[in-house]
Amino acid sequence: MVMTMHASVSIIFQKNVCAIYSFSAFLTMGRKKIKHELISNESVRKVTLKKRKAGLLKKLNELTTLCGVAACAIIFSSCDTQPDVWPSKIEAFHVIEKFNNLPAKKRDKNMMDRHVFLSRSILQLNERLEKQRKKNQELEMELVLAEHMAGENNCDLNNLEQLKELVHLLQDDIKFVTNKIESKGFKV
Amino acid sequence: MVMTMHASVSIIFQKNVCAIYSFSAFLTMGRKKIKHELISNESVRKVTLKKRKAGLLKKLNELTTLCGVAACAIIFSSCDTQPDVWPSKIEAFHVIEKFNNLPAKKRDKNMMDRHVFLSRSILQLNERLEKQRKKNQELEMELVLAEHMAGENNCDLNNLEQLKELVHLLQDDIKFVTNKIESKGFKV
DNA sequence: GAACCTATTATTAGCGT
DNA sequence: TACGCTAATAATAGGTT
Repeated sequence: MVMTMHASVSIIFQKNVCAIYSFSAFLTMGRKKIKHELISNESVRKVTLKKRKAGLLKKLNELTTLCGVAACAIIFSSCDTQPDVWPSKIEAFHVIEKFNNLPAKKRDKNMMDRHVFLSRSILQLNERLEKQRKKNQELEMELVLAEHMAGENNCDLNNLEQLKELVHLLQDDIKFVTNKIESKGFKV
Repeated sequence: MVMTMHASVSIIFQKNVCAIYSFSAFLTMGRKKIKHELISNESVRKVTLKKRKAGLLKKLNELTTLCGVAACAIIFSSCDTQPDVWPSKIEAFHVIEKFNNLPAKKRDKNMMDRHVFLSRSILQLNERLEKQRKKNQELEMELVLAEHMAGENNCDLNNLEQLKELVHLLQDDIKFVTNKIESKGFKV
């Protein structure tokens, strides 16, 4: 099957200007410089997309946290399947909504009025909850990994040998941690 | 590299587990490490935003060219002015349109979530927040496990109670995996 | 503030398995 | 195919002008 690589990335911020980065005809990071043009080899292109997409999302995550801006990324892996949305669909919709409503800002103003109407304690709770939700988003992504490693993901763990290996890994981990505790003079 | 590993993020894309990126509580690039949290100093925050936004857009530009994907960025300079759109408004709207044309079910559900979220009472918010916190605690323990099993963490395991809990988690995991194997009619 | 500087880590291209 | 490795440049935090 031919893998047609259709993906679109939409990164939407809430505010501010962007500095312009000069870019050269060659990208020289990594083992070898590559031309700043479409990678002709399909498999190489796919690998590069995967790596750089991950890098981009990491940067996006850092940016939003460090600078306190709302942002989202929508990545269409293919035409038929659902896009990956970061950090959450709710936030993505929120940002897009803001974008769409920019000329007529009545809706935003309404929301502001609403917030003004709410008491201070509600606002504080809201902020805390938003933070929690954001953190959960990150953790939930991580949980996929955790579940996978813990054997709760049945996609790839049907392989018996993998399961057995996992048991051994876990046993090794127990040994390691137990030793660490006992080295401090405690007992498990 | 300074290893202040606090969590690892696995970015899950459409079809398979993709790049697994380490994600530290500290970002150690540059002259000094900074916490992975909102930059409190406003001017520093602004400078960082500008720099990192530029870096992000450069990465986005490279990604689209190298991998042949459509992408856009929309940056709101302020509430009153029009946003900067990269690379073109047409493409930005195209991506958003695609996103908006997702199956109505999921979109409506998300919007409902947001509506419900916004109209919660104080008590309901509190309740939800408590739940989130509890869940976060569990997830964070899972994170420790994931990190440890990935062999990437050797810094944060000094806390004895954490270690003990980790042992219990590991034992539970062994039980789980063992059961899974035995349920297939094999013996460990 | 913006533009430049630079020590220091982060990202990643190609390869090996 | 996907993941781990690593040489080698890129990104960037804090400082200077």
